[in-house]
Amino acid sequence: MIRPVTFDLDVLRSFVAGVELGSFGRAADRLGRSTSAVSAQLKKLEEQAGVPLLRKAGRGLALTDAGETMLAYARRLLELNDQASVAVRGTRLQGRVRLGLQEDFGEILLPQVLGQFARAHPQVRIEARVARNAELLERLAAGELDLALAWDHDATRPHGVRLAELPLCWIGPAVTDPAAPARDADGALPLVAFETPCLFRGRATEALDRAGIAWTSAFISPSLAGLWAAVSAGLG
DNA sequence: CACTCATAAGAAGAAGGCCC
DNA sequence: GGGCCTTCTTCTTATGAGTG
Repeated sequence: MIRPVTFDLDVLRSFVAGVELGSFGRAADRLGRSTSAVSAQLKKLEEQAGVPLLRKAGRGLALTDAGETMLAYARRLLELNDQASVAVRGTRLQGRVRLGLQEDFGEILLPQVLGQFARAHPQVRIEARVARNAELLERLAAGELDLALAWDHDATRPHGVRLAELPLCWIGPAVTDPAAPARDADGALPLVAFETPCLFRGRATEALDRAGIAWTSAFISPSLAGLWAAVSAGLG
């Protein structure tokens, strides 16, 4: 009779996290362990499985066929474990969530929605970080954030959930004739924009170039407040 | 050179056995 | 039951190897 192996759920969590994050180093960061600890866990998992689950792929590791199979079972085991945990201990949320927000959302959501959430779930400690879009996505990929509310056009991003699709629009100072926006002395449209890298700035300049409209950077700011002030002052 | 993972040596803590 | 010792497991830091 073959004696079944009992897999360690902590090891499976490291395994799944490493595959999902695309790096076992990042998985170690997220799980609060060293990379060597995760490496040892993977070694133990392969010993238990009796077959290689990972193979070298460039700098990183990739799943073998057995690894793919193990990943599917690991996800099911962890999901079942988490369901059991909630069923036994109740649904009261607790723990720490590292949340990233842009200034746009931070101004509105931090005092209102996050305040409501904090009152409803006092056991949850929210560490909110307000930063530029690119920085949020970088920190999310690096495992420094658990969750981020950000602009993105990459529909293939793992674990990304599209919350809304919003049309872009131009914002400028009130003009008497909207068809004849203000131009500078050279006839170029003065732009007020975030400093690079900025998703919207690229889209805006591409649209202007396509339309054959000359433009110039009139005001560059790292902050949203700076942009609003510049537009209100009629700088662009 | 930076990044990623592997390995070695040692530390810390839990578990079990033994003795009083 | 409590104290002591040993063993085992898992972790850490430091370092090395391989890769782009």
